[in-house]
Amino acid sequence: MRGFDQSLPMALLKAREAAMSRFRPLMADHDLTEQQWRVLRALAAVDDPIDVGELVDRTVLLGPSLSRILVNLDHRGLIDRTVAAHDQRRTLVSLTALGESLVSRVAPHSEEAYHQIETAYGTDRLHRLLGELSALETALATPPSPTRSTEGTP
Amino acid sequence: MRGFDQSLPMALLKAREAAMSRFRPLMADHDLTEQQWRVLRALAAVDDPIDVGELVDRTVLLGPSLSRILVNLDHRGLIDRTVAAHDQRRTLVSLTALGESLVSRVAPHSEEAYHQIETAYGTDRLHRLLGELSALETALATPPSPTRSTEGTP
DNA sequence: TATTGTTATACTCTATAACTATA
DNA sequence: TATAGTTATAGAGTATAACAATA
Repeated sequence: MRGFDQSLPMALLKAREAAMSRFRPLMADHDLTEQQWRVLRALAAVDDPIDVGELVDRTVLLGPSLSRILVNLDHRGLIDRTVAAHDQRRTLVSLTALGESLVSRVAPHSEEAYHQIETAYGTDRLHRLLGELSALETALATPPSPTRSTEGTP
Repeated sequence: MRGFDQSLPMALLKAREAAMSRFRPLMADHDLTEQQWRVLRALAAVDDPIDVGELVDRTVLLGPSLSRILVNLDHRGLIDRTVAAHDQRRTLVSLTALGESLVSRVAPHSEEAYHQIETAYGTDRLHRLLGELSALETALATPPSPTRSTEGTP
């Protein structure tokens, strides 16, 4: 087996850990977990309310995890949840004014941390890396070619 | 704030999630969590027993998490733990024959998944990406330059 | 009958602190 | 007094299944 250091998941984990160490203190200042912040940022990035299923995709969280996080953020007055008019099974989620205000307060510090990363690693280089990560995701999104041994198994 | 899609932590998370989806089934087949497998792989990658502190660094796990994982793997007969002769505070960890055998059984499937990733994304390209991730980690390992506003705070 | 979202349940990991033993 | 590791504790997320409401 290839070396542990050459493991792609491990390399991605370590890189992410290094990056998150710059952002985690900002979230802690506002009593937000990493996942809660992901939800708030995803909501801040869209203009219109989006449903829970779309949030699942954008935040890379499981449905049950997201459900509980939404309850939490709702209780804190940071988000609104309304039933969609055109399909009453769907829940539309959006930031409240309070939620937007919170994101706005964290944003400049987040931007500063990002700037530090660009300075340390290189702005263009970081941009290229993001492109490669996106390409990797696309390449892996295509399901693996089934091995003959399991093909046709019921 | 920059777009959610251009967030480095998010891009690393999604890429990792895409990669892990190829490996996770292999671990599930042997009732191993992702973290337990990280420990076994880290141990398989070294020739001599290593202490817990070194394992913490190599696996990117917290001490208490690792401690409990080691208890679990010990009970399953996959690892040995012995007190270091030169410093009795240290615990040296190594794979048992059973542990090595388990890693050996998983390895070929892991290698196959890796090969699929290389095929989908490109072998050289993947190699370059690993280099960039390592460089990013190094760049971020240097602590951020302190901002003037917090400098000198007791 | 299928889909959307929530709830139930069991398990694991995270994170911080406190503790034990050794240096 | 400092260090290595474990144990304690609280909290959150993961993962699967089951469920209610709607389509």
